[in-house]
Amino acid sequence: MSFDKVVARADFPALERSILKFWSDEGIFEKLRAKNRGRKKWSFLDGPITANNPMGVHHAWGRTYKDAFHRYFAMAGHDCRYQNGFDCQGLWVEIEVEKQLNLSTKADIERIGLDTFTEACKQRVHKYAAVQAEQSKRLGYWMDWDDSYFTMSDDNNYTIWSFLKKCHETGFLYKGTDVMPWSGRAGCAYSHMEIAEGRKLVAHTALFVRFAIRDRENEFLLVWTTTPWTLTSNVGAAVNGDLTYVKLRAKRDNALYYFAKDNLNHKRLDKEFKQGFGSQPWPKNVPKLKTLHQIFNEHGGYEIEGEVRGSELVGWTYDGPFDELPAQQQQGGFAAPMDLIPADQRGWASGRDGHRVIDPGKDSRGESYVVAGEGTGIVHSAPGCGDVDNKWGKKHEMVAIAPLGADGKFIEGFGPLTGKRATDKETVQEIIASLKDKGLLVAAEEYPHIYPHCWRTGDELVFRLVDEWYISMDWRDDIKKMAQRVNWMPASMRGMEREMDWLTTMKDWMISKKRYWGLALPIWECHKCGTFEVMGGRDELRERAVEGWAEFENQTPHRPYVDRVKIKCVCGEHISRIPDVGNPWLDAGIVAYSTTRYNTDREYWNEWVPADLITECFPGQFRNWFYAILAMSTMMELGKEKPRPPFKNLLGHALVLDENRQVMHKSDGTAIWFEEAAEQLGVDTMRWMYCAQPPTVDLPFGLRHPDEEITVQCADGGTITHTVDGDRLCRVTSKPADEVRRRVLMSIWNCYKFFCDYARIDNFDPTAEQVPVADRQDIDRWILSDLQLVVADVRGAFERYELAPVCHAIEEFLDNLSNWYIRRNRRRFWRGQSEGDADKLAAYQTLYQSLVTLTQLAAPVVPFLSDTIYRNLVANHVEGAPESVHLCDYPEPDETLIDRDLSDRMAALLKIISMARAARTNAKLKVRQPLAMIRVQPASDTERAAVELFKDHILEELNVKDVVVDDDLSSMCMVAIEGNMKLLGPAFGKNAGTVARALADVNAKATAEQIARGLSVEVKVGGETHIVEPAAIIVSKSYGDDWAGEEQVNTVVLLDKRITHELKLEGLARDIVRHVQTLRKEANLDLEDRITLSVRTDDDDLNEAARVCRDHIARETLAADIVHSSLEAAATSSVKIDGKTVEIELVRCQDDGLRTM
RNA sequence: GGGCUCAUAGCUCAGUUGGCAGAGCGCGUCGCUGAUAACGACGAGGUCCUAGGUUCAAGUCCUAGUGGGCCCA
Repeated sequence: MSFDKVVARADFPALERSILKFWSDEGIFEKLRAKNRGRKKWSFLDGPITANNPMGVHHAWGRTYKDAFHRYFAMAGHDCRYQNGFDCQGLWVEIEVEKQLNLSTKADIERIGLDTFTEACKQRVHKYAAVQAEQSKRLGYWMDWDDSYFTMSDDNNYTIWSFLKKCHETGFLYKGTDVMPWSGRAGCAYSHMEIAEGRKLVAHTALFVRFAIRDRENEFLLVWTTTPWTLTSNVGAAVNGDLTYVKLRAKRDNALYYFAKDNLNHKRLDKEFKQGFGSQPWPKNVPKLKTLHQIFNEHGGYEIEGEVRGSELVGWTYDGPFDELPAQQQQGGFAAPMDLIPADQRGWASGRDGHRVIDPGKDSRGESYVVAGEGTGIVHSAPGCGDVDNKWGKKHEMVAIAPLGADGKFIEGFGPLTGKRATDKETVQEIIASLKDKGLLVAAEEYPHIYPHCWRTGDELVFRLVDEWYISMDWRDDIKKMAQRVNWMPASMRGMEREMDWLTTMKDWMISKKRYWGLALPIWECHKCGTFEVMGGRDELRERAVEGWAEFENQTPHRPYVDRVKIKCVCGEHISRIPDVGNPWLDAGIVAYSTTRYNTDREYWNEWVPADLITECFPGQFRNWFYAILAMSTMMELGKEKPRPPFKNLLGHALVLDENRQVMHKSDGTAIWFEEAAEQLGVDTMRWMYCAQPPTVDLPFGLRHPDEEITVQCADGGTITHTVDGDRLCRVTSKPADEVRRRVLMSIWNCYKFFCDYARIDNFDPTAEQVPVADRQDIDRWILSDLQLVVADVRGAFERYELAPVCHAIEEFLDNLSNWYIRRNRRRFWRGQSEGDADKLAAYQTLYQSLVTLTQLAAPVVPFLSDTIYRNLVANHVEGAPESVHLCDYPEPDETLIDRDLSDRMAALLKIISMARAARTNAKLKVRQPLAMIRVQPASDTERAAVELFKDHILEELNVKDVVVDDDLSSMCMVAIEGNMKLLGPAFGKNAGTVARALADVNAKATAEQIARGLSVEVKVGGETHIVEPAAIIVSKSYGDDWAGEEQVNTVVLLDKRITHELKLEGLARDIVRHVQTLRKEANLDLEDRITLSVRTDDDDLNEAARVCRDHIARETLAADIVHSSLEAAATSSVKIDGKTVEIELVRCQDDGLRTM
């Protein structure tokens, strides 16, 4: 049985699909798991993928990493868990389900019922988990797909309950009232983690407004705001006591204005106007901002009447801009419900009665809150509408007036504004009109800035007074200690420093969200006595339940089911769960405990935690998953003698971008779906791209062409037109993928094809007795030695979790194998079977071993290509061999085969060959032209040995008749010298330059000889004599007309340029051979076909060459006969050699083709 | 506004204790080809962001500035 024939052009996607079928039919993955069961463990912890949409190619980078490491550690004999995770709960699912069910508000959701909504969310998660699993399988991602974890599972949720219980017991869980960024569309507040996701450049109508100072006739504070709706809730005005303020008299109405002196002529956003905001330009249609000088000048002119310190303004009172609103009259402030106002504030003066100037001082870093610059140096302060304002308000006893409801609209108490959306243009216009009526508007402008928006709905965020639940971060130092025990990779990402940054600056963790689909926060709160309790798990809740347990018992711990359970408060009340759901990063952060049976099988947890590795895309995760898993694990371990980190190594990687390094967007059709790339580029190609990419650098993947729909033809006759999710497949192009396929996959394929083509002809038997390595040629022993070195390198790189070096080591070996070993040894495979020599068998065995090992080495990265090759080379021919490459043991280096001297000599040979080729090119002597001689002056014993050992390779490769080693070619040289600044510098200091210039004037040849004898050189500069060490002088050489020279340091290669008549004829013969070979190929002849050849020309030299070198031509072209008359053959070609025309014809002989040497 | 970080060929990036500015890709010319759409040689392409400073010598160290990225306000 011989090897299967290998096609020239592999259809990689088709090949991958057939390997998938093989794996599935034969249960290869299950066999692998069985093989490793009970062996040393390699533990991986999966960061859950959001099960909300199909996978794109940007997900495939991380998943390729995960699979490649699993496959490596499995081949290296480790037992793995293979558990994939799906992230299931959170606003992103709600938003998609709302779209699906055509719901637009929270009221809509409540109308259809929370149970219906929750079930729809679960269904969506299951649907996309299945889609992603299918896509992942196509990627070759070997996971235990029946054992994926879901963050919505009971296990996961109840483990978070136990975590929250622990937070409560340690006193870190609390309810706080704060002003939070809020989305009216989503109806919930955002944590600081989420705000960063949704920042957008927009232009807002900003207003300069004046506040009338009480008890001073026609005098005003000038304030500025980008959020006009907050003026309704103004309570105070903040100044910086250390700033200088001007008193400006406007001529138009004789009014006196106070504002910071620096602001009069400050050019606001001048830099942004010229250069834009980062990568974004200044918005079109937004005019340049005016200075206050301009504004007052355009309004009739002004005079400066004096200056005053900010501290003098403090304590002044003024009339607010909306004092007519009922909300401004309410003692203690205004909010709905009034519960939001803490009891100790209920006696404070109303907004209207409390308007006054304060100095809020400095923040925790010692920076003043109020500075001159963008505004007026007087900050309008509304403690119910801003988080900083709220902080000042509490300190200065200024009440909070909270104007907005959950929908982002004005609540009752705001007169004509009630019911209107705060951020609508019309509402802003109405506020402006009101201010104009009251004579308070000084100027309005369009002001561009980067402002937070809802990261899912795109809704502009407002700030709203709410109560939310928090975990205090007073224990952040414990988390830091945990983070420091983890190995953050790659080191240049400085992951630990970035995590430390976040842990240092992050505020308390807001864990509640006023939504529906998510972790039910296990907090039961008593509205009568104000206490709250945390349930640590399902059992505890059952014991405490006094109502509703029966309704809940068979349900998952989600809304609305769990909301029905009441417990008894210490005060006797029957109390309910708070309606909030949890932050989704709680769901992902607990998985080091929830997925490893922490609460049910502690022994199992002990065995698998800490995980050896986690790996995710870097951007964002420092404040998300990395943070959550470290924080939650730290809490779970709090108080233990030896706190256990959740994982040992963390590997991050950058982003997948399009080929022009732009972010791909789903919305404009440029995001590449996984299937599109897989079926057009091939999964192995993609995997190699991901693995070879430096993890710190964004990967420019390719381009999707949304206008070009395509259909993929499958080998079984079927077609693929849509993704698993039903999207139409479109054309994807990728230059990086094309390069990888060409340079790596095709190169492997062609080595494999070369081997199979000849092995089939010769019926090579891989199980035949091995030719002892000692008896093989040096070049065989060299490639085998190189193979052991690459095995060691690749293993080391995998163990260090560095995939790029894995790929690069394999690529380098492949280059050596393909472009040197095979290239140099082709003739050993060509020659006739009848000779049946051990040397030929040695070549086969050497190449076979190289290919098989290479295939095993690359298997974790390109599992499909590897298995295809392995199965043809090994599984189908070697009895007892594993049926899949993935069931093999990973190769280990055989020390006895490593010969470093040989490697050094081969490197030296390659260097000399390369130098000689350069000399040929420079002398315009093409390789087909034989030359008489090459002289080599070796720079070392290694180079000398290389020339002697590989003499035949030099003769053949360079097409020369003889090679001579010559220790001293200096007699053939013309010599020039120059100083080596690296050594002259330290030796001569300031004079180094002068000495170097003086060297130009000395006798070069004499000096060079002196140096060769190891003697120093004397240089006279302006009457002073300097002694120059020989090493500090660089000698360079050139050669005469008969020789083409090339040199590197002490290595010299000289080619004899003199071409005799015989050499010339030989060169012409080789030209003829080459043209015949081309013609053979064009005529689609088989390698073994013999031909009758006709060569006709008028040129004497060519005729002579054809006659003299007749045997050579016949042997090389498998010509049985050479004639000089026309054959009337189909295969004919008219070519020019040396400018002379030659007619070539050939026909295939009918007799069976015995190959000749 | 603050912190960190980066700036080198058309693109992506190396550049070690300071010592002759590099690689890959792309481009051009030539060569090689009986596995290879492969490969080899050569070439064009540089204000090493700017300005000062230290030094015999700065892409490299120091200072200031400009611009980008990330994080935090």
